[in-house]
Amino acid sequence: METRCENCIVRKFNSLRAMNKEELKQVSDAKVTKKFKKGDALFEEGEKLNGVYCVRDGVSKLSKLSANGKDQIVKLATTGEVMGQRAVIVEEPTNLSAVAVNDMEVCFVPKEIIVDSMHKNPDFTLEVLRHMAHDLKEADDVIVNMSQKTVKQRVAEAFLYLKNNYGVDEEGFLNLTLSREDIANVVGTATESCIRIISEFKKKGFLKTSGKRIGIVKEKELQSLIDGF
Amino acid sequence: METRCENCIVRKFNSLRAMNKEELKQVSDAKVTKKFKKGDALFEEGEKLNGVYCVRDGVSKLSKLSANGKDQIVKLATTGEVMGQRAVIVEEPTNLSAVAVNDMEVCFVPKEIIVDSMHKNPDFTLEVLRHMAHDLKEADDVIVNMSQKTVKQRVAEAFLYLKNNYGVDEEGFLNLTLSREDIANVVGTATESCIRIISEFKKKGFLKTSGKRIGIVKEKELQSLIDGF
DNA sequence: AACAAAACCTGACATATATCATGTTTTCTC
DNA sequence: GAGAAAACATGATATATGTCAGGTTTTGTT
Repeated sequence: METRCENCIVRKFNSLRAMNKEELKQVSDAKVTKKFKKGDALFEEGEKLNGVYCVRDGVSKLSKLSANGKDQIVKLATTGEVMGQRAVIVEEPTNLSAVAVNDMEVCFVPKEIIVDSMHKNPDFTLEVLRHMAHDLKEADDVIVNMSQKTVKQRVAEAFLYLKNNYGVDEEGFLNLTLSREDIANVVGTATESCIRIISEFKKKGFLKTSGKRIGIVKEKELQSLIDGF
Repeated sequence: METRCENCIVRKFNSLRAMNKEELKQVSDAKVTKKFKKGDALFEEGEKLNGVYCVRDGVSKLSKLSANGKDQIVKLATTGEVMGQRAVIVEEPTNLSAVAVNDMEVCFVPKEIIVDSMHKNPDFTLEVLRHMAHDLKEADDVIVNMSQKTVKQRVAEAFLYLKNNYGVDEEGFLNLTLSREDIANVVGTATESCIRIISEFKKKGFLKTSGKRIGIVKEKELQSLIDGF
């Protein structure tokens, strides 16, 4: 396992790539690598974060509890992504919970180092800003989808998202397997509705399943359904 | 009319407050003040922005067109807020349209100056970052509301939002008057549904109306409706 | 291998919300 | 101030989706 941040490939994909050697050394010296099992919580909504979490391996769901007791998954964070940045920047408790979707390896970086770099290195700050700007755009898109698309369309979209971002295995099943409940929480619907729609897609030959695993069979048909026939 | 940014109060509320004297002078020299009438578009989705828009007076709706031809209003930008920052940072066409909700006065600041400051002044960059982090949190909240709350709850929420952010006049009507269609587009519902809910609230004595103008009569009742009775 | 727990699935039903159609009121324009 | 256009309003109806309730299958644990 590579323990020096300077040599970590993961870094290439996130804002840490804008750090200079000295800063990276600091991060490397202060960081703590942690492992989480599938289902473990990295942090909970309302918690004060003392640093950020850089994903080395695995996927985490970032969710927010609603008044009626349902989780809404707002984002999936993957290898290379940094979690908790927002809360550290605004110095507020985090508004999201992070739970491991599969086994994870994560580097925890104390906030002092991040904050320090943000004050001194505009390139780094700007890089963080770019990432946040990207997230904000995605959030805007989600808002529009939520209000304007049907549940069926959003479920279809979720599968294409999973395919495009995590790929498929040799048998054609999605690499990232989410429970039906998680999919429902991404899409913002009831678990039963989600299951029903998956069944329908299966019946129509758009999808295939094998246990929890799901594979996309007719991508075009799914896409045209999303676009509104 | 105050034309020097250094003396502009509006600036106190946005990221420009982190600029130093020199930078402000640059902005002041380069900015162009523009006026827009109610209904005018400041910019359209997909347009390349050559700068940012700082709102001196009036309110603008930021919206995104969905596949089915409906506008979803993602945010209302008020005095002091800066629009178009996101697009300038990521150097992409803007994902949102901006239309004046009432008569507006806006300062256009060429992007070069903004970008330049972001490279040189970490305080400014950090301040922009803080604002974006705030917007992102709000967007997350909207996502959760969209998927977990009923239309009725969201309409009620919209009115409280308008009251808290824009206040009421002497007669108790909301200072910011939106059309029923705009409210529907904020909330993400059909105009007819929105109208029906307003009628219902009026019948129950929660709201009062006078033409387009709307006043909140029973705030507590609206709040408890939002919270789920 | 046996059992429990969790995840998945399906039916029946209720209901919130969209859609269409039509009429009224308000606002705008000349 | 008259006429046109836009905004507002309401009824009737269809339907997507949530909820409750009862199953089966899969997964995990000892």
